[in-house]
Amino acid sequence: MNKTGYKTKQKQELLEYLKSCGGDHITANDVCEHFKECGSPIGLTTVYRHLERMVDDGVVSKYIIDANTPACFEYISEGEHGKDEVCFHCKCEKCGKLIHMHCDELNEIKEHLFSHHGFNINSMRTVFYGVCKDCSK
Amino acid sequence: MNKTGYKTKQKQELLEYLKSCGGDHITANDVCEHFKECGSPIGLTTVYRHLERMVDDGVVSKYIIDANTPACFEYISEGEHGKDEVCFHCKCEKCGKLIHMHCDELNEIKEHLFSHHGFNINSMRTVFYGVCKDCSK
DNA sequence: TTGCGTGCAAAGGTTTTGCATGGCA
DNA sequence: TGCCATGCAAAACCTTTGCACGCAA
Repeated sequence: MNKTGYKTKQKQELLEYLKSCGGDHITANDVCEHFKECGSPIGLTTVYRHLERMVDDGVVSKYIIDANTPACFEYISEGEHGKDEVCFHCKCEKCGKLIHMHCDELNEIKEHLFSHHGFNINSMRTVFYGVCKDCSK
Repeated sequence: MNKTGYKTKQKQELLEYLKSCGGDHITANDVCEHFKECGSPIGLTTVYRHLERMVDDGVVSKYIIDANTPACFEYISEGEHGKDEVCFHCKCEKCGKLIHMHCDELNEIKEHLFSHHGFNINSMRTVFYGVCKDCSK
């Protein structure tokens, strides 16, 4: 959790924009395009660097859909930063919908993986891929 | 499930090799290197094309670890073709190790997600990120 | 003033495509 | 013979790196 660093215009604008996107998943390129249209462009490199840091800081989640699909990013709402409470994400492979899932049962998975397998899961980065309710009809 | 196509030398050798690798995860490049060393090289393009088809046919699983890491492939043993794969994967964020996990408890996750959340998880594509036993010491 | 932040250009690496040749049926 | 398979080279693509310049503290 390294949240140090200078407070730059780009950094603030980027964070603001991510927040405004709510639960939407957007790519680095989307971000870049947005600021280009806004008239205050931010370099793609800078976008990538900030997003990477934010992911490390647990402020943003990163989702990799496929090798030839750009990675998606999503701002994590205030109350959930760095908390122990597990929030898993489910990504629908068909419609692309991203589902936030709070569930005690899923918390047990975390517990089980740790106590029985010694694996300390990072729920911030882990995404369950599959087909959602609506799409499996 | 389109298993038609000509029976070529490359196709047969590739399938044979994949089977011989058991549960190991190998990349398209690994496959290519193997055949180069064997003295009967297969073009990387051909490897990709066959692997892609095999994934579509449900004979091979494809795992995407990260955007900048080559995709891993794994032959699915005879009895499990077309079945819902029950093997989850854990990726250590520190050492990069990929751990195969066969576990009944994890199967229950799949069941739970489906019955309580209507989400049909694709365990072939889902990877748990976190820190492994050795690295958390 | 110090050292991080920025962004262009270029590199890096995986996967796909174009196209001419070769092989199966 | 007809059509698919093969594989080289090149393209396409996302992401990272090098480097010089700019800006926060």
